[in-house]
Amino acid sequence: MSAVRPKSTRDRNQEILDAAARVITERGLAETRISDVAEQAGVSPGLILYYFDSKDRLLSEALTYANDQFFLRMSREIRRIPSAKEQLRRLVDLSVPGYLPEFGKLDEWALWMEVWVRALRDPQMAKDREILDQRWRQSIADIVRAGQAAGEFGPGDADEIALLLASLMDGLAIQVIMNDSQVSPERMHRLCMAVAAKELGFEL
Amino acid sequence: MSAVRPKSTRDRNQEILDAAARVITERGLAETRISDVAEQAGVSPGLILYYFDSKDRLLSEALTYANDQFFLRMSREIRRIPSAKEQLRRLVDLSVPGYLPEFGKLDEWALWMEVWVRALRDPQMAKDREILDQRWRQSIADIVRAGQAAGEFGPGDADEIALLLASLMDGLAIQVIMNDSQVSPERMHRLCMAVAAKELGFEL
DNA sequence: GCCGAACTTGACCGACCGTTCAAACGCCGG
DNA sequence: CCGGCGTTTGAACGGTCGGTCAAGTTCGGC
Repeated sequence: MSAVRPKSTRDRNQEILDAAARVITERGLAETRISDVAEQAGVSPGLILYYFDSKDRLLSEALTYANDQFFLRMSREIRRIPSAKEQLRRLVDLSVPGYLPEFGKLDEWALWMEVWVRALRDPQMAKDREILDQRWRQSIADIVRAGQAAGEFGPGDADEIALLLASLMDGLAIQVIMNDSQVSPERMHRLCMAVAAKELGFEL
Repeated sequence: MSAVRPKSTRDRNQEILDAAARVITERGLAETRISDVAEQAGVSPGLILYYFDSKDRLLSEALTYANDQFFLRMSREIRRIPSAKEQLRRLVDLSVPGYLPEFGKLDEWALWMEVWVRALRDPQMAKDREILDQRWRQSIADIVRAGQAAGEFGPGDADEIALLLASLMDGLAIQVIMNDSQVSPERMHRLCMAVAAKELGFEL
């Protein structure tokens, strides 16, 4: 049967991508070596190049893979919440680095920043980034529209408000993961919710 | 006299920092070689290490130097504008990448993103970044306060509004320099001014 | 069991690049 | 003109990786 090889191959692929994402998160893209990824994955360096054509390809795929995973996890969780207002709150909860104690602080945003820098010069990465980002804004816009349809939110251009909230979270998250002394996770959370409440006309 | 050596030394220092900033802007931090900087500055590679202890130090200094220059240039220009509202508009004009045709698109923001990534792991860079960022927010807050004092703007916590506007611009600028098809310079500009108008209660 | 293909290893190569250094240059005071 | 010091050069060194490869291992199908 041909089911075995593809399955184990895909497993190895994901294992390596996971390992790569973990190493990048910890050491940063610039300081990530193939041997680091191999060690993290518990395999030999040679195997990495057996599954990925080059280091660059591996790292690019790892970045989009990790961000994709994050989006899917959040997406799944939010879909279960009935109230749009609570969906939005949860989205902010999960987006503010270090706000929920059970999650690491760097993790997602640090990778996201590496994506930005790489996307400046790598056309494939640029394309992937745009898709990921538009999907992200889209899901915020969907929440807004759902809330408006349910009467939880006031009127307003959903796409414009989504862009506003997404960009605001990007900008604030940067300060927070940098440990800026004036921008705590709590302050970021408060400001995001305040802007959302003002734009969407709901009470906190 | 001792005036000659310090002067020429400082010139060389700045020349090299300028050259480094230009190379980083063009090729990205990761792809910047000492020999590239030397070539850009029109000197030999050895001289770079004569003026800077190491490549890392050089690049860190170049990043803060360039951002510092940008801030001072903008600061000087804005101080000459009498109306707070016009100051704000000009600040947005100059911050939106590619909005004014006479300025390059990547320049400042691309360097700024490199600062972010590096600051994640380099404590000195982290310290410098926080200072630069706070000074930036501070100058926005000053405009807000001036406008409030002059009756151009409505009431509101100036520091909170400054953080909001600064973060929003960060987040939007990222999309714009990435050439996101849905976030044009014009849209960024419009959204920034709309939020400012809404928060500060003025007409566009 | 045995064959072959897929998978895995780790030693090795070669290029690249940060850094060092000995030598040359040029300018200024004397 | 000369001596010396600050500056500049560019060749050379050495370490670090990305990528290759030949040999070994595993495993499913016959």
